Amino acid sequence: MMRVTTVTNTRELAHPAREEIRLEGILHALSDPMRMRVVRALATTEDELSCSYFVLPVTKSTTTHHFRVLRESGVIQQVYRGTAKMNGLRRADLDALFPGLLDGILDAAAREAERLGDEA
Amino acid sequence: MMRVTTVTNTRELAHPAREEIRLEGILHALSDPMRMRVVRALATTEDELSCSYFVLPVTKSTTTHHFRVLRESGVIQQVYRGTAKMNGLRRADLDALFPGLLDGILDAAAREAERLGDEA
DNA sequence: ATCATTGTACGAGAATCGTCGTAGTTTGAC
DNA sequence: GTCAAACTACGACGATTCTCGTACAATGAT
Repeated sequence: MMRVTTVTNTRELAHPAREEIRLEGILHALSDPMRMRVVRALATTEDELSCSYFVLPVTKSTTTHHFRVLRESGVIQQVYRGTAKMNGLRRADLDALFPGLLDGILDAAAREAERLGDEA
Repeated sequence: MMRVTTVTNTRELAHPAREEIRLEGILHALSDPMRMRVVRALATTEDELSCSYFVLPVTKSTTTHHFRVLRESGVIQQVYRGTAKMNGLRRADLDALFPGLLDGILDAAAREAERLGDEA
């Protein structure tokens, strides 16, 4: 049993500030196929998507891990909404820091998906 | 002692064909600071640069390792010239596969270097 | 209060990675 | 042939990564 001390939401999630985001971290985060899949899906919409929206061929705890890597590298932002955890790309921050980078990588990912057999 | 059987150069190096280059591999290769340093230097010139041109804060065997990762991911091409091994970016292949990707990443790296203390 | 849903924390295991040192090969110059 | 220069191969080490399973926590509905 946990005592609620304030009105504000518990379960806050640590995000790097914009200036703390590192290119290395972004590239590393996106060099994993599962995480690239997540980011590509997030890029297709303005809405935030819950973790459970994604059906990855790994267990739930592994999925949690990948979302954390994405959040801690600054690629996505996460917020709790009820029991769900919503995810959104940090487009504004990424575009401000590295104009064109995200789109360049997403375009590259789309080309590669097309070039290889993408049955998505 | 090794017997030379043909006139052509021994010491051939295995490179992935253009179609074998994977985005994941590129992103992973560039997510390491040493390798990013090398690629940024290679991008500043049309010439090929020898491995010994680069003075990285790691040993020579580690340097060899990084160059191999770059070659096997398709980011650079390598060829022996005398005792030296020359390195060049695979610009044509990368631009054909993923237009704008390399420049986008290089630009991002330049911005980050400027943003943080770059005394290069 | 109970319960189902959603996601986490905490190991743990196998694999990969970055690094090193030592010993070796290849080449070109002497 | 000898030697120095440039780079490699191999084994090793610790650190990180990706994965899992089990147990737990927070929320909202009943």
